[in-house]
Amino acid sequence: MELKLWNTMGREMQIFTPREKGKVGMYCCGPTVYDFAHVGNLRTYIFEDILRKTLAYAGYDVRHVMNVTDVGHLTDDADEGEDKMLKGAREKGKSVWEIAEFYTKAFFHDFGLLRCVTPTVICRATAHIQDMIDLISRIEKNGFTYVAGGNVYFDISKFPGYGKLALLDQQELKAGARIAVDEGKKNPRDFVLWFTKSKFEHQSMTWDSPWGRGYPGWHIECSAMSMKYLGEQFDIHCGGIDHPPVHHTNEIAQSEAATGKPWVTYWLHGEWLVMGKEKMAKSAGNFTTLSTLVEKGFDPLDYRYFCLGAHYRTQLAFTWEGLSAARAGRMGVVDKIAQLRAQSGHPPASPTGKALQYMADFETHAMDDLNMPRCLADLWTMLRDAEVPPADRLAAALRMDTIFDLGLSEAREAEVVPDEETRALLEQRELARKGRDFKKADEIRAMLLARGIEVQDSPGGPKLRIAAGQRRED
RNA sequence: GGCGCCGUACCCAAGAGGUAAGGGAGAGGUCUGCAAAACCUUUAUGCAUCGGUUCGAAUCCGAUCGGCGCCUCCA
Repeated sequence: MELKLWNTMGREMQIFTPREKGKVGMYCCGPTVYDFAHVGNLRTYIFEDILRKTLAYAGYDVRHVMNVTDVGHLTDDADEGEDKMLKGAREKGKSVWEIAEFYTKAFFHDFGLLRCVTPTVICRATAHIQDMIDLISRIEKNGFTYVAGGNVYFDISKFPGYGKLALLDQQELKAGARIAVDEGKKNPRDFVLWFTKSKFEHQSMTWDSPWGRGYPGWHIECSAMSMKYLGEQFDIHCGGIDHPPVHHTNEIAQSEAATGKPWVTYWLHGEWLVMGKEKMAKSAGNFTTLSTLVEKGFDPLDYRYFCLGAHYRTQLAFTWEGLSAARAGRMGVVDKIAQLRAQSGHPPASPTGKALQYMADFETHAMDDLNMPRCLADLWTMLRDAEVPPADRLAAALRMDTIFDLGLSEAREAEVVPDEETRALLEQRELARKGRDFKKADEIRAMLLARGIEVQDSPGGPKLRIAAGQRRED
């Protein structure tokens, strides 16, 4: 199976070839745990999860590493901003460590609700300070650094090809930059590897280092940890679309300056979820969390399905209407699967006949840079194709779901076990129906609905299901 | 100012030279005591606008209009 991926490095579609046959090393930039993740953040993790599952589908053994940034980053790069962790801690009246632990838990809770597979390795920045110090030492030894004002800087002029990922060489910095240039920097794009001088509030997280007590710059953790767990060269590095210009550009410079070798082969970046006219961002105050969606009656998987509806490299507009459409779509798939399951008895282990053609289409589209919208279309077309035996449709759908991961293997006709009262009401209603007292029957149906139970009459008797969330949300 | 991206039906959204996927919503129908569910049918001679290249363009080129992102922490 040939997997094509769009590589940000070089801006072209490439056939994926791992460094080591059958194995993939993949590093994904994780969350900074100073606040809840919003659904925009989560979109990127869903994209990475789809990537991981597609790689597994293609037969690769995937080693997936993700960092958790639990050491402060500035709120901006002007060296005047506040430390995000500190800010979060102060506002919540807790220690930075408590804040980090709390939001890390919250993050992985959401992660799981979205059926994102836990990374092979989850690494916390604060647990790898020594690795960062060692890496900075190597960079220093290779002559890529200078010290100014107590901080260790990376000198980009020493690194040929700096900014290749983001095509920075084709850009001009606007004259009279909008941020005050750090006087210590030789070049505006130089960046700090190790801080000992903090211009802002008291820094409660500091460590000893060869350059003095301080804390690491905000790019070094990804270089240090990814190489620790995946080796000095590995296959895939991904993250949000905001990363190429600064974060990933600097990671590349540091890493390759340290090892003298090309670092990562494929760079993949997920586009923004946009809210209204702007990207969703904590600073813009327009962010929505997964919990908010759940409170409004959505299943986390409705959001997963919603994300699957658009390609990961295009901006996706978040609207409640769109999310409702996704819910209806997902429910449709789930119902269809339950129906097929009821019709097919024991499904064969793998699809046969015409279902194979659908599988082939699905694979072509999945391997074409993770074209999930197209894959979803393949799923739907197959599900509705009466020429394909139910057992084959079911088997194929479940196979496809190893990538979608909408929990289809668990989808069944929701069997409601009626309690005594419900049972009594149902009996009364059937009696009324037999006596053709439909007015009373409809009244009882309304009573049951009020109890959250929907009654559907069928030739085989009344069927019960849990009433779907009917709330109108906006 | 520089760089990058986008504009497809009521909504979301694929397609990237060969004649518009899919979902949602709406409409009609079958079934039903009625509903619901299910199933069937239906909804863009056209893909921002105007030119150009081509046998052929939503897809390539140019211009125009509109929108977004990055150049500053950010998924």
